[in-house]
Amino acid sequence: MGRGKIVIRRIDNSTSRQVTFSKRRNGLLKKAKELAVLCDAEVGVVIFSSTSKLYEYANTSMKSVLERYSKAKEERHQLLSPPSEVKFWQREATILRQQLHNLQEIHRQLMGEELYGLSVKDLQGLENQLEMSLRGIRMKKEQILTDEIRELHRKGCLIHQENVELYKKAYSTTNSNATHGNTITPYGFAITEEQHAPIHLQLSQPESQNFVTSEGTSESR
Amino acid sequence: MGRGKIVIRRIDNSTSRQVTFSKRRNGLLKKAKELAVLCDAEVGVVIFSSTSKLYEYANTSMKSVLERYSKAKEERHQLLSPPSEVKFWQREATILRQQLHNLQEIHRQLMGEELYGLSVKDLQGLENQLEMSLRGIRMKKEQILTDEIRELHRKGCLIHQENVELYKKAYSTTNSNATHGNTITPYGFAITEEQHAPIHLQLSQPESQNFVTSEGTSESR
DNA sequence: AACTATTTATAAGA
DNA sequence: TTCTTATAAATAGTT
Repeated sequence: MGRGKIVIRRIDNSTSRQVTFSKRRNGLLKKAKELAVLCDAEVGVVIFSSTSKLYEYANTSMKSVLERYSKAKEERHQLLSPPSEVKFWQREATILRQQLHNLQEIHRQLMGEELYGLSVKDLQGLENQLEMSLRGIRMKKEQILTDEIRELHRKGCLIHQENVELYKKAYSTTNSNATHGNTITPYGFAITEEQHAPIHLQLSQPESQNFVTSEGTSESR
Repeated sequence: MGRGKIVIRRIDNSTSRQVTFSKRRNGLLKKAKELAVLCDAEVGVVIFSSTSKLYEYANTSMKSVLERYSKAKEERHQLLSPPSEVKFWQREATILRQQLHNLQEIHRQLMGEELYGLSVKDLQGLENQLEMSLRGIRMKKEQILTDEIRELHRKGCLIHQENVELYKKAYSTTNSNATHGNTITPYGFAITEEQHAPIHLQLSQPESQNFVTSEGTSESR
């Protein structure tokens, strides 16, 4: 329900992930409220953002919801005796440790370490993955660079035009305003006169959207 | 969002209230899932229908969500249960969660995702790292392949020599053992005599696991 | 933080 | 309950 269809998969871009989180969090909470009111239900929603910030909603009170939940589950949340609570956290830590361990192993392999015991097929898979990553990273890098170049050219162009304007003014009023600055204006003019076309091309071309063609500027990496 | 607009107010008709409950409950749970996946959040939803039936969703586990909630709220648990052992394990879990989170971020960048906000220098670093990894992985892969090929050659050589020995024996006793097998032995001999090297290669090569190289030993791509 | 083109959810009807 | 469909609502991408 937006400008385009999306697949439900973690959003890579952290900014747009945050924006979407904010929008959809509000949407979810609104829906929860509506459900509670329309259908006379007791609803509780707890959301932790990826940055561990807590958001919640309960039409009655969260305490009431959780107690009712515990009761319904015949679990003693609060009755949880300290020893078993320790066990819960120990299990939690074990799970997390395991996840960390797994990821570390994958990471080491991606870093080209710990390759012992891998089959040729595994290695081929790793190689393909790394090549894909490399392509993405290089594209990103080049995009940043071309954007930067384009921006610089744009600014250069503006400054150049300003120079031309300033020169015109200064030149047309040289006699009356013969105060100073004469040394600067002719200099700027001299350059623009000599290399006007080349400079113009160099300045204006990069304004074409992306991936400057290999002609004219040839600034490919 | 339906055939007509409605006001958010308790639905009087119990049948349509139940129908709406069913529809909207599913909608809410779906939205909760999407939020969790899209935005990498931990989400828990608890719903009691007006008939006290329980419905729930948690992308991790409800227990995890509720424990985290309690902790975030710094409620009863810490205040009512002094055992420092619990606190120890909670801290342990927090630290592990943090480590996991950090590693995940690095991992995503290595996979070419989440590149937003990185500088050209960062990207260059990533690129170098990936290239180093690739070199290591390719070396490893080629080492495995060459080892395999060498081993196969060795075996092929042994078998060939065995063949030669067998032929000699069979040939020297042809008259006494003139039972059968005569057609086989001369044939094998003829080939090994004529094309010793080529056959040697052809026999041993196909046994190599994957990716047969185009030549005997110069497999470097 | 707004805007709007689209997608998605769902109210009503069958 | 489930399906269909017209319409309201949510929201993805953009400014």
